[in-house]
Amino acid sequence: MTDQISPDALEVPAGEETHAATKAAVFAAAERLFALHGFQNVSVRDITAEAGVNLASVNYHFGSKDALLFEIFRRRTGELNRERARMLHEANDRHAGKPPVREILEALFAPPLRWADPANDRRISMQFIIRARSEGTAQMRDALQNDVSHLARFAEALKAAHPDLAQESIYWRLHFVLGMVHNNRFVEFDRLHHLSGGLTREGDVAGLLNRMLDFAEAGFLAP
Amino acid sequence: MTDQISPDALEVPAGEETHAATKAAVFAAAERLFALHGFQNVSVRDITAEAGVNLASVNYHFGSKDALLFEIFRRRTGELNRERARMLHEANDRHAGKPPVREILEALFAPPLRWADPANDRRISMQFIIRARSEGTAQMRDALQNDVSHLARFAEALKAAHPDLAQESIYWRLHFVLGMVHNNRFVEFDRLHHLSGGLTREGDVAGLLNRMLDFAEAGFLAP
DNA sequence: GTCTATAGATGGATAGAC
DNA sequence: GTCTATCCATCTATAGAC
Repeated sequence: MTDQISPDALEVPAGEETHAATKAAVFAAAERLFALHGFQNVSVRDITAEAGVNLASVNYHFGSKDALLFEIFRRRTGELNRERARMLHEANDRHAGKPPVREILEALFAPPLRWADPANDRRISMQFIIRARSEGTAQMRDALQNDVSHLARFAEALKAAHPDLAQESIYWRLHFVLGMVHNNRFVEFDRLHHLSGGLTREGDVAGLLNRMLDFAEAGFLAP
Repeated sequence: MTDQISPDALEVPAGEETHAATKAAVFAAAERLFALHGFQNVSVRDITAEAGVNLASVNYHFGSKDALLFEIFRRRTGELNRERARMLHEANDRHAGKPPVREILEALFAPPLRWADPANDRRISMQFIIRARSEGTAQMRDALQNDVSHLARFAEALKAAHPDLAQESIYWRLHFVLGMVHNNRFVEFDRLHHLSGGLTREGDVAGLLNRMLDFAEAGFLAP
């Protein structure tokens, strides 16, 4: 922004905007390739080639391949958890601090499902997050392990909504519904589509949300 | 078995038994390391070192690292699917070909849960299978994609047990319960244990089976 | 800041002796 | 069949020119 536009500008366009553009291009290319092909199957060369930047960019802008991975991971999980927290907060407001099970689950399900919509740019980010859960580095696993404060709020809300259920049952059932969410990967959708002979349509995320809520709500309200 | 025991036998013990022993040692070491650390994070050198055999063994006995991986994958998934099929068959026998939802789900859940028991040697095999679903090679993904005949039998049984539910709902709910199963990874158990403050005990697989059945049965019987 | 060239490490696979 | 030595490809990371 403070750069003077000189006659040389076209030949040496290395200002802040270019800086940010290069970094963003690396970030986007890495997220996309990691989400599609797995973390270990994508090299720094693949990323820089896809981004159209030179090989050294990853190390210059992010320090290392693993640091780049972790930065993508942290940004996307942060965004997703904020969306979930906001929806849970709104549900609290609507129900005087004690929302029903279905609305709590909706706050947990809706953000990742919206992201997974084929029409949504975030689709690739959602696949990245899911992949990070199983293929992530030790650093990511530690972050997931220690960052349970966000889930703790959901557990507390569920306890309040279903006070006659033993606390350990709350946690196990939360584990079950998270399994439902994490199973929404491309390959699993494809397999289901194949198994059902084409009956299941991946594109209908609003319908899928309702299906998941019907199933999970009934499961949570079981004795 | 047909080998003559000669005076040289002790110096040249390269008979069928040694052959099989080396191959089995490689198989076991590979399965264990892959299950614990991921497919791409384990080298042929790691495997042969763990097995106490020489570096060339993997290629001699299995052809390549990927072929070894696939052989483990095929054997274990075959064993698991046969256990499930047998339990489904027994449930059919008990109920004149039309078992209730809960017993169908039990045939789906019980084998992987028994395998996952900390007291069971197969615990590591179960983690291997779960990992293969997300980290597997293209060959494994194709095999998973095309081998749905086993799941198709479960889908048919569920349709018969719940005829008033739309077929597409059967498939989606089958997808949901499979998500529950596949979420039973070491890291997820650890995270849950951390989140619940130690309330959830991983070792109690019989209890977990009942919890999963309570939840999934209610979900399946929802309108 | 960008880019080329390359260091340095590690991986899978194999030839050839035994 | 087993084992050592080695080839060759590939990767991350970095030094140094511009």
